[in-house]
Amino acid sequence: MIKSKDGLPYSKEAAILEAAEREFLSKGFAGARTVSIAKAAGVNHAMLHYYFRTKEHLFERILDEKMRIMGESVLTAFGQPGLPLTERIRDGIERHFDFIAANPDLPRFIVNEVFSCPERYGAMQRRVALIAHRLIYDLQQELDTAAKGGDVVEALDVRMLILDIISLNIFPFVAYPIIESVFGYSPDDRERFFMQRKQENVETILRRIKKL
Amino acid sequence: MIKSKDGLPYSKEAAILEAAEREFLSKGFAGARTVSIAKAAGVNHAMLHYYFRTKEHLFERILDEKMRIMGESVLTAFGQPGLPLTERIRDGIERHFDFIAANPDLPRFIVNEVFSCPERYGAMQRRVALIAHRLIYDLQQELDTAAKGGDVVEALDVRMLILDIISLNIFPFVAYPIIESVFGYSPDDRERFFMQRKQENVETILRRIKKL
DNA sequence: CTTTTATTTAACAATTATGTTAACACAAAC
DNA sequence: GTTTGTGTTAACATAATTGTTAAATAAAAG
Repeated sequence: MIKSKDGLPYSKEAAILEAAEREFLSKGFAGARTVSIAKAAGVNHAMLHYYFRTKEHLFERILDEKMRIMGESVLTAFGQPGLPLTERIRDGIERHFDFIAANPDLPRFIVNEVFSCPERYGAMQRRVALIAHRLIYDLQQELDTAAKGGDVVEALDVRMLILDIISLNIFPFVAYPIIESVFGYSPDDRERFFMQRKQENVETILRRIKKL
Repeated sequence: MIKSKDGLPYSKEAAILEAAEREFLSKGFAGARTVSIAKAAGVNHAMLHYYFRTKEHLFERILDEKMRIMGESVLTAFGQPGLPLTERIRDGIERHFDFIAANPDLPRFIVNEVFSCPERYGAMQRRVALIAHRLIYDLQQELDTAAKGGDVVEALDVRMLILDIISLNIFPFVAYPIIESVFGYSPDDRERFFMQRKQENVETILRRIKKL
């Protein structure tokens, strides 16, 4: 049942999922209201319980999806072999930055919900750890080889490097409402700020790995 | 009325404030329950309304205080003149890092509450912006002078530099529950991780400003 | 066409949270 | 000792929120 009777391209179930995503992303689990979700989706609030039984069910559906996407974003950003190391890293930073720019609310949402209920994260955790370990292993090998060749500084821990990158990429989006006043309020200011930010992050990381 | 009848060093009002801080910091405004706060403070839940009228009042009391502290932490960290520029920055990074290490929940709390209710931030915003502008102006001058002398790279925007620093310092604490699996679960692992992290951030920033 | 299944709605039930009030206790001030 | 102000409690009121159900409607299957 993908189409409803009036021919719209998605069912009410999908409409609820979309509305729930917006509500949960902006207000978190505790702040979200099932009636608001129902209203935004244009359905009676009983529908929500009909399709998903409970608020928790609906929420987990959203959270799981978002954690998966967020994890993948890191893997796909840096999992592009075939480029020279420096280019691979530059490319990874930019891909990851673009992903966050397109999904600026995701990190705050995930961080919060995992923090406020770590057991929700349990299942996902092992899966992510496994995939992450492979990426880390690959990149570490490449870094070590490049270090032997004198192209980059020695003794880099790739886990720390990736954490540098995601910190620099994510935090400005998370903190933007607070730091806005320092960089200007107009939409133009905002765009300029994030363009500049992307370059800043690339520069910072390339300097970090450079052999001096 | 600072002492209660049983001679404890703080009144029930203060006990409520402490309990409220823990509750709000860990669950946010929406997730916090006034009865939980009252129970944790060891008072009847009517007391809470007697002293603070509403949950919102109590919350604002906490949020204002926390925003003030958070803002000050940046200013005091970097507002130490008299040191050579590089040392001043290293010192600032370490001070700021130590502050976050001592208050790891603060950034997530503030970012969330400001995001979910920006109007709460309005009053504070202008005040912070003003103080920030002076710090920024001072540091920018010093950076420009150092650049002319050939000690650091030219054309650094100090706002971006400070944002680099607070991103690197704050994000690892915020994301720790998620990335824990990559760095190990034991308390020892945790401590080792954050010690390493502090050095990583100093290294990254000093390389960022270095004249190559 | 009839039966069955899926979808939708309105009304209601139960629980939980916040906020109020009136009575009570206790100490200090007069 | 009475009054006054502060602190404290239990019980209640109100509103919001989640979840249920039974009946109505539409769609699909036979």
